[in-house]
Amino acid sequence: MKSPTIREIARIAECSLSTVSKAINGRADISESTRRRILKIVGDNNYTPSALGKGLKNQRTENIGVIFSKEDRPLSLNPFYSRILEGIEAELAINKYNLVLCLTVDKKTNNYPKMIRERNVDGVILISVQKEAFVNQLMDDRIPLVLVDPNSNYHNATQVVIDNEDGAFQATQYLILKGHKKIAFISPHLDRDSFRLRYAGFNKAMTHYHLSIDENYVQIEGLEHGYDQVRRLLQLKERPTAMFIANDLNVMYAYQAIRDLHLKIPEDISIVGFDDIAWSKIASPQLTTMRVYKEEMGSIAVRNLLNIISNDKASAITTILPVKLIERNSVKDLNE
Amino acid sequence: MKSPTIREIARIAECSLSTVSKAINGRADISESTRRRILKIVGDNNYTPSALGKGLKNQRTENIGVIFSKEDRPLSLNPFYSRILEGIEAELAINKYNLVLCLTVDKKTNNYPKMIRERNVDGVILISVQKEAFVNQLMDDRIPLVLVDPNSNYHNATQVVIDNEDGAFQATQYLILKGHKKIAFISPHLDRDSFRLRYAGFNKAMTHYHLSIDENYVQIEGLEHGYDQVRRLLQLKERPTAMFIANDLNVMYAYQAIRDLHLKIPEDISIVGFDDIAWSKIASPQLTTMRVYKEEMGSIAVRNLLNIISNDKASAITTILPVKLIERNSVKDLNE
DNA sequence: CTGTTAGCGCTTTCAG
DNA sequence: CTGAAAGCGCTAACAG
Repeated sequence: MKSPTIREIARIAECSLSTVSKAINGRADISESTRRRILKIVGDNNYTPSALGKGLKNQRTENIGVIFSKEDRPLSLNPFYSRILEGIEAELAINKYNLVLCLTVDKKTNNYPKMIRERNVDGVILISVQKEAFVNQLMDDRIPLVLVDPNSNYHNATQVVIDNEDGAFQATQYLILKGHKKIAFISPHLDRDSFRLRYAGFNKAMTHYHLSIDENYVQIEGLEHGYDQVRRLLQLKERPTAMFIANDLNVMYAYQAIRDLHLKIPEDISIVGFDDIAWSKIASPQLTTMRVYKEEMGSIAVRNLLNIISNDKASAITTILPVKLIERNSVKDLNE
Repeated sequence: MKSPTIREIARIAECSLSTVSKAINGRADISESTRRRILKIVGDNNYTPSALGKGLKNQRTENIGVIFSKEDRPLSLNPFYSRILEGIEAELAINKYNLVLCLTVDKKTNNYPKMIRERNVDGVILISVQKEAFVNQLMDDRIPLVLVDPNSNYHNATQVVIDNEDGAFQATQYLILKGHKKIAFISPHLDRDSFRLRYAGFNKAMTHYHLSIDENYVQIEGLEHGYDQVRRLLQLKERPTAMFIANDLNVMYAYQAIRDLHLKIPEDISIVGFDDIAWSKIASPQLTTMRVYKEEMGSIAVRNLLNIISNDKASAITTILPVKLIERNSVKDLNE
């Protein structure tokens, strides 16, 4: 773990510390010949400036914090957020930043995780639902941040969100154009913006095509109850011919419930999901769903954050990512 | 982002920097009254020592690196490794360490990720398959490390592994005791210790019960080919009555292939998996599989690593975690 | 018990 | 173009 310090390099090169520093940092006030000579020595000795020394001097850690909220789901790293995390990591690596991961926000200790309290990050990316007080405090403390898929809209914060409403509209419209009229809407609780907007998109599409919504067809009780939701739905006297399920994770439960009822997809019931997680493509039948560009959400979040960090007065922007319908085999065409 | 430094606290408390430091760090050579007085001021001003200053002085970053290998799978953060990561994160948080995540090991730049080159971590946890040269270099450089579920056995490195062979034995034995004789083995490539050992356990069980292994029943071509593997298997003239699939992710493909062949689980084919990922419980039918204590692997890795860090001469230990058969509904009892 | 001082590894004025 | 010196925030010897 011991590796040379700038002092040893200077000793070997028989020059001062500052000269070595200049060579490393590409400063102009150094002759080309000494730079090359020093860089050679640096390479030979495998020297890299210590993050601690550099950081202390520059007041920059080159670390970015990524904070997930545990309350969100039992599984904080579900397939959806994992992909976002991968996008973040890749983009940070490109920009030579480290990723400091935090899955569990401590209730005590000022509510700030260690990495923030000790100023070990230059900024943070907040994923999904976060306590409002927490976000506000961060903003008060002027900590550069960007929100990804937040629970609700924070004005004057930089955010990366999905075009949930449009996506839901597209999904619902797709079912309608396939001849479906009795369409159910299934979703986790609507306490999050994402799902509220997906519900809004569903409503908008139904209204737009002059279709009425049977209130029994709207099930918004949360992911855990996905199985029961669907079961109940399909045992209704007059059951829907299609379901728009606002979350592919939920669809996994739905598939199971349907199978246990000995019904077939899409013959007996059509389904469109949302998110396009890895499972959706290998499900049987493969799920028609709205693709969300998860890695891209992550990389955009990073680029925006680094921009805020380097450009103090950058204004808060909200990036809305479009989604795309991926047609697979879970929807029956009633027009045929 | 600006927060007080120890200097400002000292000024407010009208004392020296060292006195503040002593108060914070619970040193003995300070009177109880001044300690309380200073701690009060520290609290009021919301002061926490900077990680950079502290780290530079103490030569401790209180950061731990966690390195995944991208080459492993297209998805580096699959459900199995996500859980391990969660276990690591939780244990690090308890011990007041930060987690620095690295998913992409850079081919260039000395092969070391930034966090290691710049000495921004006190040690690293390496998950899954890693290039041997990389691991050896880390060991040469005396960087504290522990390997979790490594590709092959590193003597004199601390490791956390699963009892793969025993688990596979149990799984196979379970099928045998349920009356199955024609049992297939399906697995990703055997280039990893995990799967090699699972294969060994399968063989051992078959041999132990004097069952012969049909070589057509052994399919070890990799995860991506799971679908085709199973399809081929089930179209054999004499098809197996059961399969031991060394990986639940693989089982997902198997389920699909079976369904597409209009066969039923477990009536037509019984399956036992390995890993017990979240999907296994909600699959239809629910999958009988070997449970691996993933979070625990993570927390043990952390505890061992911190031990190595604080106790320089700690010897390399290998922790072998037992697995447990979780009986669900994917196996038919042929004895009935 | 308290404070002064040196120094962790680095960058950056500022003289020379 | 080079180097001496100061200082980023903190802790620990060591005097007092």
